[in-house]
Formats: sequence, structure tokens, C-alpha cells
Amino acid sequence: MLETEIHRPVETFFHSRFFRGISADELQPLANICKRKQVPAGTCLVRQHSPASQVYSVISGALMLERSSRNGKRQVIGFSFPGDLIGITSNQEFEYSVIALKESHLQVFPHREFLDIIDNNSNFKSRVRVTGCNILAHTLDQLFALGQKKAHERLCFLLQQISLRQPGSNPDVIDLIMNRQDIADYLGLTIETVSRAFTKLKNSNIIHIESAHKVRVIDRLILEELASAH
Amino acid sequence: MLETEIHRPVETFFHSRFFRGISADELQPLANICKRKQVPAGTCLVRQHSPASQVYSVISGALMLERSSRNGKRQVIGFSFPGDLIGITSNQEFEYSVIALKESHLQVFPHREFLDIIDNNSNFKSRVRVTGCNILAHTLDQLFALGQKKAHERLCFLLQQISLRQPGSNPDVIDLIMNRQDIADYLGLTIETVSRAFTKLKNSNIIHIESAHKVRVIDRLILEELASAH
DNA sequence: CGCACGATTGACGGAGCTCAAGCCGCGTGG
DNA sequence: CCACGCGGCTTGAGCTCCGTCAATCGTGCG
Repeated sequence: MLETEIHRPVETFFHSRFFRGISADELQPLANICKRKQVPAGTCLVRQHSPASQVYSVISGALMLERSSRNGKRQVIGFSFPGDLIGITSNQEFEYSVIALKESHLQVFPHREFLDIIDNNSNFKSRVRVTGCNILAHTLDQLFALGQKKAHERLCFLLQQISLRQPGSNPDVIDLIMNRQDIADYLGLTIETVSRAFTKLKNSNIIHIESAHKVRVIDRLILEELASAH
Repeated sequence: MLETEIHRPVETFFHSRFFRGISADELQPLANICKRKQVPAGTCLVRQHSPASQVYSVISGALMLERSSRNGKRQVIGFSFPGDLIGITSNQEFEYSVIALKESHLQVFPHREFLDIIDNNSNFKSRVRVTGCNILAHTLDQLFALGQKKAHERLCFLLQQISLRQPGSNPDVIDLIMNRQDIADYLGLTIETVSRAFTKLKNSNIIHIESAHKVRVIDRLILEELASAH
């Protein structure tokens, strides 16, 4: 894991959707406090209950947010893709661990300074609020899925999520960066049930499984119908 | 449902924990835009997908937040008690419906003006952020319960939640303001399973059921152990 | 007192969990 | 280049917990 100072033009590093359309002048204060970090696949970027002293912006790669309990149970909270922010919280501690699923590049900001700069710029301010609301909205969707849906419907929910949020232009080819255990812990199921749900969707001609980690959407309408929370 | 202007001293209405310790001078701008609302038990205060144009502060009573899908499934998101804020979002629409479980009194603020005032006062600003984070933290706890816990453990989670958040000084006597269907939809179970979970906890001498809506905690340590997400 | 509705209990079936075996893709080494 | 082994995924068999359906209980209210 290496952290380096930025010595290049500001705009180069702020391609995240969070910063889109904000002028270089406004970005400069953030650039001044920004470092970069590169983490290999499998590393733990943030440990649950550690002090929330950094804010991260994902530049490339993919990460997983998770919570674990003492008795070994784990709930995967979500996945972070390029453009996502991690660690915008007002609590003292991180609510979850963050683990890199692939090698990932991130921007790192000191938490306190980040919020100070955000607070003094109304463009940023509203974006941070929207980001927070989006996170909550996603968590509520997931809650609905876990509380009210069957195994194969939950899987549709996950596929839909990834399909819409993964980088790249073709949402019909889904790149499953996580393994089956991660999916199971995200959906509140076991790996066996996840596997059976995959074959069920395959046999219903809703998806085509090109490999264990690559899925093609055949019938998007039905996928959405099964995934939807409304 | 009646809405009235405030003509009494400011402090009278701002006893919510959200406003605690903030001076009358600072509260005045909020008082100026504040109306009151009283809703009888069973009323729908906010309808899912309606424009998020109000912020509410609960003065007395109890409310339930829920999401419904077209096919009739419902997920209860949480419960609001005196001192809670409802509707702090940056989205255009409410993410959920809000229904009064008892007759409830609320303060009502226009959304836009509320946020403007909040943004110009650093005391408020940090409190709003903390409130948002607490809501997310609670939702994550619930997510963990639905994903990883068995029926009777989920029930312990709910009892623990209410016990800690309900008004009144004695956390060992739990007032179940909601009915069994509400509990079931909160925990992702059916009413029958909820009922069986109650008798299971009763037979294990963890709780005593005084009536269908009043429960006494016998063994708080075990209750916490079963409820905990860590 | 009797009705009505909500809560509880019982019997049964099924979705998903557990345990175990088999399969597949991939990397390593002969 | 192929044999082998390993780890992750899939499939199968049996069991368990929870959902479903139905009957009963209990409490509050007209």
C-alpha cells in the first residue's frame, strides 16, 4: 500500500462522478489535502470500528463493504465502484470494513478537512447530502430484498444493482467481481442457495452464465420485475 | 388533522433532543417557519413517493416508517418516537410512508427553508449529519438482523430497539405500540412466526408477556446477546 | 352477553440450510 | 504438453425452520 502526494494538474484526479462539473478553482482546496492510495486485491482498506478519520474516493477497482459479528456471521453491505465515496459519516467510527475485491486506486482525504471544505461550498454540500441519501436509499432497497424476497429474486436484485453500477458501457454483460460467499452474505443466503438460484435463473432463460464470474442478461424485463422493490 | 401557527415562546416547542442545548436566539428562525400538526392513530402522515417538501419533528406519540411494493409486500423500516426527525432527505421524494401508531403531535417545517436555516448554523449542521448517520446505522443493524439472524433473535433485536428508544424511564417494561403484523413486516417474518418467537422467549424466561402489547424484560443480558449485531 | 378482531397454537408442506460428493478451471511442476 | 492438485462452484440428499392454512383462544366493545 503506497500513499503519494499529488503533483499533477488537479483535474486529472477528480474524474469521479462526485466532482463532475465542478471547476478547477473549486477543486483546488481538495487537491491540496488529497493523497492517493493503491491497494491490491484482498486488502482491508478500512477496519470496522476504526476511527473514521479518512474519506476515500474510488478512482478504479472495486471494493466491498461488510459487517462482521463476534460469532463469525457476516453481512455484506454493498459494493463500491469508481466514482463512489467511502467514509462520509459523522460517527467517530466506521460502521463497516472495506475490502478491495480487485486492485483499486483511491483518493484519500483527511475526514475533518474534507468536511470543512465541503461545508464552505454549496455545490459540494448538496452533493454530499445527495450521496448520503443514495446510500440510505440503496440500503433500504437491500433491506426490502432481505425481508420480503425469495432467493432467486434477491439474486436478481444483486444482478440489477451491479448491472446498473458497474463501470463500462454494456449493462447486459455483468462482471461478478465477488465470489459466491460474498454474494451469499450480501443476500442473507448460503453459497449453495445462491448457486441454485443462478441455475434457476439460467433455466428460466433470464440470464446466461458465461462463466462463474460472467453473466449475460437475456431477459432484462423479467430480471427487473423480479428485482424491483416497488 | 389541524395545522396551527405558533404564538407561544419558542422553547416550549423545541424540547426534542435534536434541539437540546441550542439557544432561543438560534431557534428563533426555525420557530418562525414552524407549524404544528396533530394526527390521530392510524393516519398516514407521509405517503411513499410524495414530494419531500416537509420535515417533521415528533413531539409526542409514535409513528411507523414503511415501504410497500405493488404486489402487496410491505417492509417496515423503523419506528419514530418523540425527539426523532422525519424527512431529512435530499431526494425529491419520500423513500417511505409514515403512519401514526398513536395520536401524535409534530412540528412541521418546510423542507427547503429548514435546510437553509440548518446550513447557516454550525450547531445544527453537525446535528443533522449525526442524525442522518444514526438512521443509516440503525438500518444497517436491521439489515444484519434480517440477513443473519433467526426469528427469535430478530425479535430480541426489535425488543432491544424499542426498549432503548421508547419514551419513559423504565426500559424493562416494553410498550409494544405496533401490532403483530407490523412486527412481522419489520423483521421479515409472518405473524405466526412472530407469535411463536414470543412464546419461545417467554418459555426461556427471557421475557414475561404481561399482555399482547406489554412485555417485561426478565434477562436483559441474554436479550442483548441474542439481539446484538457484534 | 355475544360478536369481532387480533393473537396464539397446531398440523403440514416447502424453501432454504447442512453435510457431502462431484465437477470444473486454473496454476504448478514433471 | 499433460498430469496433478487445489480452491471455488455446483449438485444431491436429508433435515430444519419458517410459511401456509385452519382452528381456537382471548380481549375489548357495542
